[in-house]
Amino acid sequence: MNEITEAPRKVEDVHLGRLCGSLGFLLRLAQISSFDDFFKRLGHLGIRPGEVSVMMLIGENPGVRQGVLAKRLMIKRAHMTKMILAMERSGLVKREIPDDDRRSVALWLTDGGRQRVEELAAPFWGHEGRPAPGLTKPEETELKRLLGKYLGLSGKGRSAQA
Amino acid sequence: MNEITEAPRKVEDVHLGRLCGSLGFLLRLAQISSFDDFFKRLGHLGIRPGEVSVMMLIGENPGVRQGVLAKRLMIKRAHMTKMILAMERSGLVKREIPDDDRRSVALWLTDGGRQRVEELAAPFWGHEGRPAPGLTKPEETELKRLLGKYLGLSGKGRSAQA
DNA sequence: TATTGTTATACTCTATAACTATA
DNA sequence: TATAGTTATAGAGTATAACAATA
Repeated sequence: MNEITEAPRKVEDVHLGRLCGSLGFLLRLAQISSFDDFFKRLGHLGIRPGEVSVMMLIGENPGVRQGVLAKRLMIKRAHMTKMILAMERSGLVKREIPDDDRRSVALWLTDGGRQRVEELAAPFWGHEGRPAPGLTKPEETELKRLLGKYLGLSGKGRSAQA
Repeated sequence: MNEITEAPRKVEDVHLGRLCGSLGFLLRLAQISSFDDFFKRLGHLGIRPGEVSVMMLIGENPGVRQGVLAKRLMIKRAHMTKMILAMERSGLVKREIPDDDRRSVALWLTDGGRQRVEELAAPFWGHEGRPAPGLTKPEETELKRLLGKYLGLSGKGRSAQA
């Protein structure tokens, strides 16, 4: 009755149908795949992608306010508070209430934080520098360009061909 | 001492530095952005991206085994179990122990499940059909093609130019 | 009144391992 | 032994709302 013999037995045989034309679906799988890669290569260092990006952005934008950082990284304010407090406790980040707006919190890397970013930079960019699986170098560059454009980042930062 | 006047006040002024050349960083932001879009447009229907993809893939692959589906969607087996049991309780999915391997579970949509997928298809593909923000149509097609290639999906499914 | 950060709660997803029943 | 699914637990991430201090 149920033609179970038709069912795919291997992952590669699963039909994706129209789903493989869904940008959201592709982005989700690509992101998981990329994070798996990240943890395979850098997991032993005890770092998380989110933490790395927060530290790097504070280093790149000394005195940035917590809320601005949260918006840029699309992290909820409540969650950002916890991350920053944890980093302050670990001596990586310094929080300062600026006089011109005493509701806000300005963020700085401590010496220890700067050192940590230094330590992470080599393995992180070594990981990022490897060719993305399945893509040629020009394809990878184009993929980054398109993602940046999709995100409205064009022209910000330092360019994507790192 | 702290040149706080240099600090960015607006999200657009935050320097991303080398980070905007990181594929993992770009994928993470793009995925969040895409899911925000999804929830803004389809949140009122009470659906989740993960559930939609599971239901659609069972519909596309009747009798698919639970573990195969989990691997294809990069969802952990333990989590897939919970999702499938919840869907069975909601009458959307039927579980069947196949005779040729009584350890495994084969999955089928119920009539209710098929109906649900039908109902979701219109708003879902209507959402996906809209132009991706910031990209021209050819750019969007190319972005999907590159993501599919990165994921090793080329040739699977029905093609990406939906 | 509105905004910034904080706190608290709940829920989703993930990571892990132990367990069962089958192979 | 190894595998498929289940169960349980802990943790990270997210969503939400309420709150205090400040604008």
